[in-house]
Amino acid sequence: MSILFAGTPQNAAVTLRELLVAGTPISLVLTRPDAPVGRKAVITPSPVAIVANEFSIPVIKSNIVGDAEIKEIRSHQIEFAIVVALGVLLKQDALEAIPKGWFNLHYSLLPRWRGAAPVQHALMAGDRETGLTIFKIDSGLDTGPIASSLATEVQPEETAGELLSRLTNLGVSLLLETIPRIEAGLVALEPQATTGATLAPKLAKVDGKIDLNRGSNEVSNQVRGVTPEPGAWIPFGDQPLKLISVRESQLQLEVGQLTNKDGRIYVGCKSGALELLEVQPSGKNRMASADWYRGLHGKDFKFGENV
RNA sequence: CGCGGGGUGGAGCAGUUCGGUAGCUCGCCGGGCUCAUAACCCGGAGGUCGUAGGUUCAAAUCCUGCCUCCGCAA
Repeated sequence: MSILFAGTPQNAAVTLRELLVAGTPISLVLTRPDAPVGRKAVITPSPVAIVANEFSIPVIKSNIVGDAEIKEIRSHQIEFAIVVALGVLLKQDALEAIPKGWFNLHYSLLPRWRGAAPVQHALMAGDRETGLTIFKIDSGLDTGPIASSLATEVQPEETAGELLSRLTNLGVSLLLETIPRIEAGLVALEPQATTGATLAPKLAKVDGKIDLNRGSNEVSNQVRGVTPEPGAWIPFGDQPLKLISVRESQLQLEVGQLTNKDGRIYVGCKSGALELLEVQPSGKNRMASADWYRGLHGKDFKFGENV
């Protein structure tokens, strides 16, 4: 058996490592090219490329899977491919280049949340349950027939980062259980349900801008959904104030009103309030919100004014 | 050389414009008050002001280099 692993970011790298440690016969890795990282734009290999390198597995770095890449994949006698957050679209001829096909581990219960950011969208929508789906990739966007899936309950204060990390671990188990069945030709591919499909497009910075003119439950869902990427923030003066962690509260305040109550910092929503636990002002490290509030010297501040 | 902000007792900040004894709100330690408290009162410890030079009678403050943290943009 010879498997191609395709993926790019950190959670894909974790998955790759766990699969390799478990003895999965991965003989080729496909990932996106080295890209600039951070303020200094240092050209850095993707996390997946780094793990592949550690295990001395050959790597194809490309943003497209075209003729050259297909030729190289063919030369490795690949039986099937496992895809985890690759960030590259596969065309028909690429899909056909591998005998048993490409299988994608997707971080939602398809057909709900098709697209690049399923974990974030599930939290923002307030889903109580989400999960994982392994499906055979077809020409659509996350529309292929399902090989296996696993549901999990969303924890009350879980952020997208925490949930993704949890799903990554669950995903490794699901892959370890599903891969042998794919190899043996024992997977029963079930078409996705024809109803309940939703899209989960990639999030941008503006999606992290918090609108306090909504209920505290919705605001809290949004914050958790965009944490840590792209990050929740509120305009504060002419700079963003990042919200690192928050908690929903039933305290009633005017919308945008900032208050210190018994050492806890609250900001009013349309109904209820948001307790700020950790914030990060522009140009500063993250800090406990009480520390940040202290630095305001008791000024009576209200978000939404003064912007 | 993409744009910008910061580094001042343990925390968050002020003071820098215009050089002249290190300040505020907290925390910590001790004492007091109280049935009691994260409340209140009194006292105390703790800082070579990121770093290296320069200017000056005198530098947190002005000049130069460097280190370092961060926001925006990619």
